[in-house]
Amino acid sequence: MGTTQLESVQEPKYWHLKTVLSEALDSDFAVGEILPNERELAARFGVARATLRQALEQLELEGRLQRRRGVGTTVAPPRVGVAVSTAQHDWTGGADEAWQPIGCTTATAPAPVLAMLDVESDEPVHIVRRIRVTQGQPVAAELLYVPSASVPELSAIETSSGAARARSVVRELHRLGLDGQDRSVELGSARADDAKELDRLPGAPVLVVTTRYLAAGGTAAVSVATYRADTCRLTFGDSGDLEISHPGQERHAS
Amino acid sequence: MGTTQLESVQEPKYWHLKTVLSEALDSDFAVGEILPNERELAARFGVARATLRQALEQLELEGRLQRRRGVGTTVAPPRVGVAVSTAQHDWTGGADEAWQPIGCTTATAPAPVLAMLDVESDEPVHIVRRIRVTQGQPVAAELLYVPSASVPELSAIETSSGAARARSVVRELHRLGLDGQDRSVELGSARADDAKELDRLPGAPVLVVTTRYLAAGGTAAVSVATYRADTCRLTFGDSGDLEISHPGQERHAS
DNA sequence: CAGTGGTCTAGACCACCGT
DNA sequence: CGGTGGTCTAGACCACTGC
Repeated sequence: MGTTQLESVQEPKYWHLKTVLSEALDSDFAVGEILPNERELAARFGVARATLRQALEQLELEGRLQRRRGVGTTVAPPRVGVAVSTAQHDWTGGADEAWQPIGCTTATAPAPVLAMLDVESDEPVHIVRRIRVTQGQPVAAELLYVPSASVPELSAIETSSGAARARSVVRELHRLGLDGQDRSVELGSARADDAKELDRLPGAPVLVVTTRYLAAGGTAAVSVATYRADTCRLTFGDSGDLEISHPGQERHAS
Repeated sequence: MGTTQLESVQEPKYWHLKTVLSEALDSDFAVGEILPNERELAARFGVARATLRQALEQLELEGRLQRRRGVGTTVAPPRVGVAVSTAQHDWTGGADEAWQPIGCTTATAPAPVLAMLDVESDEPVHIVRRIRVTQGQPVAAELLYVPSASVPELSAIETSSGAARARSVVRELHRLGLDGQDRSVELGSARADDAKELDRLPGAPVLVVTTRYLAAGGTAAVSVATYRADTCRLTFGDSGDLEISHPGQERHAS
């Protein structure tokens, strides 16, 4: 440790900062508590605000912090587990925790979705907009692509393009039954419209869940749902619905 | 631009930049092609390098770009779909595409894992280190926590702490059979050791898949696997293994 | 209105890669 | 070694929130 600091960091400042802050969060802060503002934190740690922000970004990505412009930075509650694979709630919106139909339009599906649907590339499909609310907070925004062939009895002259029509499509779709589903999860960033529904800024990290619903030997519908990556933990229950609690992670104020 | 830009954007520069670059990627670049370096791109678009980098970060997050220090920025291939739910490959490493045991230690599990295991908090467990390789590329690094009770026949005096012991634990575990699994997916950032295995920098975005393996009425083991979020799309096949191709997304050089 | 986080700049130096 | 992306700085201004 003389001048020759072979102890030299190698570790970026923001990474070290993140570690220090993370430990402070565990020991000195309660959920919901607001942190000092960025300028003060940066000064306190002797770094530029940009560096401090890099550490905060990481912690927000990991679901430890929540930042809101004009308000401040608060300690986030543990991520909520949202069930994705329980099958029955997927297009019947269940009871308290469910999908809320917002609207419905008719247009051609984007190319990646088209590739999964059994329709001609220029054939318009019903596009149902839904959001999912858990514990009072919006956690996901979805676009559900439904070929007309999947909902043959839907009155073609249905003019309402709002929640009413959305509900009609989902109801008709439900009558088809379900043979199975293929699902994939990947990281994405929120489009402007999704961000608005999720109460986040555009570009916020989201988990994109793409589901193909199979019925009668074909693809009945395709759903592209974007979940808030900061607040959600997606759960897939192959057997039972065991909740993963996080004891030993409780945080108390100092 | 006119001095009075009533056309004022409202849209952040980096967001607009990202859109422009994204479209250019679709039309003017082939997979694997290298982009101009950051300083030149920034100059070309008339923005500071930091702003340009913000756009590139987004595109990398979405799996469109790949950046390597000392090398350059290249156009990434479409994300590879990795099956997560096929059950049989999960602790028998299958054939060509599988989990490779790297090592095995014995220690106490971290608190969140402990909460899912049926063991005393101070009871050491086997911790198997494995990596998953798909198409020649490492896609995931895993820590598999196995209580001694799950592998009773493992010779206690097994001294090797390397791949050999790891294989022994997995083999013994496999004899237990499997009643079911609970799984969750969330966003995280790579720890230093995971980052090394995944050939990424620490802090890189990863999809953390936590699996609880159920056998004989209890939790036989817990796996925490971190998948590269930039290159992976996790697939969950509830029925069949239909691959989602991306036609119409093919990119060709100009 | 004052205070917060979000965006942006124009530099500088460092760590790493290939030649 | 030169060139790349990665880190860091010290400012500035903007957009939003709440009082």
